[in-house]
Amino acid sequence: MERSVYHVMMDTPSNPALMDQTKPPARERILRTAHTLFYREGIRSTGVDRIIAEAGVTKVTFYRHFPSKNDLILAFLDYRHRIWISWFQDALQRYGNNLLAIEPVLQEWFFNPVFRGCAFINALGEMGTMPEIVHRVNQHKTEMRKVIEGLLPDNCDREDLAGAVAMAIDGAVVRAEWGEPIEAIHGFNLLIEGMRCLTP
Amino acid sequence: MERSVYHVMMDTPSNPALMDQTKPPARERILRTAHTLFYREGIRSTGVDRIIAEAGVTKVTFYRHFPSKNDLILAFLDYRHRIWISWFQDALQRYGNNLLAIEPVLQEWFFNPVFRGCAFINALGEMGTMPEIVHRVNQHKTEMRKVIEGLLPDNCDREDLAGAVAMAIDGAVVRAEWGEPIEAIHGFNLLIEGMRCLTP
DNA sequence: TCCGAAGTAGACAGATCGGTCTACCTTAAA
DNA sequence: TTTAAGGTAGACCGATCTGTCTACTTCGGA
Repeated sequence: MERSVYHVMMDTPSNPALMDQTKPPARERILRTAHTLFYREGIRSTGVDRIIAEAGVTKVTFYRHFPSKNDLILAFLDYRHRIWISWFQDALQRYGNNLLAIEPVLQEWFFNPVFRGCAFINALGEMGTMPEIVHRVNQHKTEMRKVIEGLLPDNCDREDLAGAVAMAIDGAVVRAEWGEPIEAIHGFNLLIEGMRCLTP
Repeated sequence: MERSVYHVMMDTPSNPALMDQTKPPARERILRTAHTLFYREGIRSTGVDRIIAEAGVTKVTFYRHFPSKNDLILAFLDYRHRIWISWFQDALQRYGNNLLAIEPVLQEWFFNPVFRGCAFINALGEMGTMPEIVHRVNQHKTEMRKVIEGLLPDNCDREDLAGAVAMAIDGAVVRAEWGEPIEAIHGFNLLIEGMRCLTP
């Protein structure tokens, strides 16, 4: 996984003085800024003016890349999907790439200072009436389940079990989001323990 | 549970011609309208003007009861909490008041035409930076867990298990919200099955 | 009988929203 | 050398946002 993606996903804001002097192209800056603000403060409560100001571009440049805020929202979800899945797969690898790896991965996520839950679940709550949004959530969760399938032994119904495990993760994520990350991980372990006693 | 609460929680819109002629007081009308719109379309995307118009009150009346939109949002969450918990307890009773009752209760919820996920999880995604909101979510989920505790046998760690079951419910709720209610219930059953094999 | 609470109708204000527009500059490839 | 893509700065638009205001009405209880 390239450094930039890992940075966006997990790092705390770095010292500007130490930052790479060559700033990325406008589109990338807009997307990164939108990602930070949309994820942290919500989509509807973040105006395009603020993104434009913080990305250091002009309105013309912004609207050249994203004809409407709606386009930016969808691009943000696609961007988030890419960096989250990359991070998730990498983190699972680092912890052994099996069912038991999920716990430390969640730990790493929940206790990251920028954690604010699952961007897709949040977007669903905020604009769950927009079909393009719902579709993106579906895609994201489908791919997440596929990654989880890869952690399961092949002598069981992996698709079913992966779906259940993914639901346990989502339950844990929202619980961590309202301020109970420890309890969330504990509850997740209980649910997984149950899963494991169903797995032959 | 009084009829009005059950109506708000579960019924499809009734025929206006058959409705009770004596309309409820202004505050109640505002609260019901806000509940419908906030839940269905999101909090930030619903302007007070629309609530005022659909509740059939004037701005003065509105702002006399709720000095700011923020006050209305918090009142909405308290209102939602009351009607949801009432419905949840009642529904569990109707299906036997044990762990196995949760499945048909979720079924009833997910397939209701007005279902749009958990209002608290949605609010958290939308305005999870506001401490009063986070606090309400915490309160709501704590009470939900307490109700679930009542379904568990007393020869186990009910608090822990109830927390895990509640997380499985939340995972199922968000999955149902993005359009997979059947898979959500199936996954929930798998998770609960695991729980039950941990329960002595 | 008087008074205050709760209601009506609707104009208005200031801020912010998403989005458009003109005018000019830089750079790299055809 | 020309040209097109991508960039800058900032004025401007109409719509919508939350919230305030004046002026009048209705009604139940002290």
